[in-house]
Amino acid sequence: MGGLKRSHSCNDLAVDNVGEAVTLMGWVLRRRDHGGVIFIDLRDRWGITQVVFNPEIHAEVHAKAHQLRSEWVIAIQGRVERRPPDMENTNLKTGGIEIRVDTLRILNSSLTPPFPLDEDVEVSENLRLKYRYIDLRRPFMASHLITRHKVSRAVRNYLDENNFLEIETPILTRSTPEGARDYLVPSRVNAGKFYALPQSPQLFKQLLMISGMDKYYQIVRCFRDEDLRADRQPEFTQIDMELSFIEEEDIYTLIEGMMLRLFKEVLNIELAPPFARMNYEEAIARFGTDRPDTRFGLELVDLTETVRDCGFNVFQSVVKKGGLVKSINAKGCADFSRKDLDGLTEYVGQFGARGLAWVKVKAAGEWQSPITKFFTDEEREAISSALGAEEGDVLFFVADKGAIVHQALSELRLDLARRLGLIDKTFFNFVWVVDFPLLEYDHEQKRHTAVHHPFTAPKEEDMEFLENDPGRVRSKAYDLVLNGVEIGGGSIRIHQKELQDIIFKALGINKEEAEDKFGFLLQALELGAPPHGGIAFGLDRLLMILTGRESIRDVIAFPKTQKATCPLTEAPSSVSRKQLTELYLRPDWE
RNA sequence: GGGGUCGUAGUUCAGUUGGUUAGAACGCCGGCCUGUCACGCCGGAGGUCGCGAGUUCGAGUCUCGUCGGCCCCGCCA
Repeated sequence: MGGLKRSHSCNDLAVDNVGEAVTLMGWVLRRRDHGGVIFIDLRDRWGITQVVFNPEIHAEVHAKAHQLRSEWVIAIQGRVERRPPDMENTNLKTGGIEIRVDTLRILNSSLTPPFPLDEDVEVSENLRLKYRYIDLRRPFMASHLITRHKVSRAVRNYLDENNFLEIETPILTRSTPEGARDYLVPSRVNAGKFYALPQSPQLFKQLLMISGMDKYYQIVRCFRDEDLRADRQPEFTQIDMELSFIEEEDIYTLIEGMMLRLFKEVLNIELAPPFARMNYEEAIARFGTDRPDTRFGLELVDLTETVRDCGFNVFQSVVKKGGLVKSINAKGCADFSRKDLDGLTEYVGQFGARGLAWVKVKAAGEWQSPITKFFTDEEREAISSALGAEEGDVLFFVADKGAIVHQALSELRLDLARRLGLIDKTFFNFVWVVDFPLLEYDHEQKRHTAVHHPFTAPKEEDMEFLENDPGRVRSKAYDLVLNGVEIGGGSIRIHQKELQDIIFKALGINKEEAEDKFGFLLQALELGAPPHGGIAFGLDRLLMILTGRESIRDVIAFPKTQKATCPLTEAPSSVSRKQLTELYLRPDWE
């Protein structure tokens, strides 16, 4: 760097520094060459400072500055000067001053960047990922990584103050059944055997409790080989925690404190715990989902009993087959066109709903709808009153199996809220969703599977249903939902082998299989396992909300495309035949 | 596995019913310019219309296939 040493960042200097000799280093963001005086906006991670080259002061330095171009890397030495009156730039923190350059060192030139660094230019995702190091130079992208760091730091500080130990767990571990598809790593020294990358450190953190570590946390990478979405990457980061000698309430208190701290430190927002709580059953009934966005209304209304004997065959037959008829009142939406309504019908169609009945409510409660004729006056009155219908409303109905009704209407509800601008984006709305069912029936596998995971403790008072009505058993599992996004979830675990055996049995996992896959855990449960439980947060999803981004990729330094590739490194890649044979793998696909 | 959408200059996009030499803005290159801050003015270069077939006298435009980005369903907490 030619003997120069950086004295300040590009965001440090202000009128207080006028007269000081300083040395700055950074990238050329923009150059404004007036033929005489040349202005350069110098950028680094912290900000932007204007530097000035004046031919009357240093002719040779000015001549050198002529060749500067976008993204060249330079060091400048000069004096801080107050800008002339009316020439201040109030958009910059350093806008009151500029640097009059005495020395210019060109540390590196640059090709013309493949895309502009301005935030307002939407660049294709592929290019951004291929040149991620340039994408990350854009201040708004850099700010996401900075926020990410602040969140991690706030979590570490908080948990450290609460007597937690940060403990690492293996990345090369064993494949376990249940849950997502594993990423596998072949073992060279054990022919035909494979490690799996962890979907989460679940079993290790339980073992750490059995070790007496008492309070564990880790900010840890997890891997799931499933298809990607805007909020799903094959590798993602969890804030993972486990505690001994605790119950649900201890978790709620701990996490509310953590969120309070985190929002204060990162966004300077004061949250007001305790957070709202809602049990699973109520969340499904009112919002159709286990992650309700309660920032707005448009709640689901159950009309199953109201329409049981109505004249509309579609509704009646669904009810007779044990399905549900539920409805949303879209307040003041009577100006929706036929095209709007057809669009919404198509929208709910992708969630399995075979139709979307609608009613426009006119003056005096009169219905305008293709289905008006199927209902008597009394039935229309009953439905309208259940929904609180008023002139100008549109009523939407879905009739189907419960799961389809709930998914379709919960998605319709969100779509309507976005369309109507009902969502207050400045508001952070936390809800604990509690009392999840322990098991759900999997029609494909023809057995019950764990809603959370197989180590979740059931509620004692529901154990009596396990044999005859397993779907009715509730668990000691909880999710934390923020603005309709599940940001974390956990449970109190089973800490006694007898109970774990019973649950494995209910899951259709026989003794041999349990012993083979989870033998080490079962043994540990017999060697002094304390009562324990924990929770894990999706750091990426949490950051997505904190930074207001639509995609998890924007808060990850080097994310992957929807096909799980990395355009920058071109991973995944082919490997040599030698590597394959060392791993006892044969390229059958050739 | 399925549905949708996009792919044209370095970037973001326009391109009519299939019809002459494929345009704009920004960027880039050159010139001019001493107070700009998305500087300004003048000039210039820059295209495998993702790729491959097909229809046609003629394809950026129509058809089929294929590759890739993004969004969604299934899958996944």
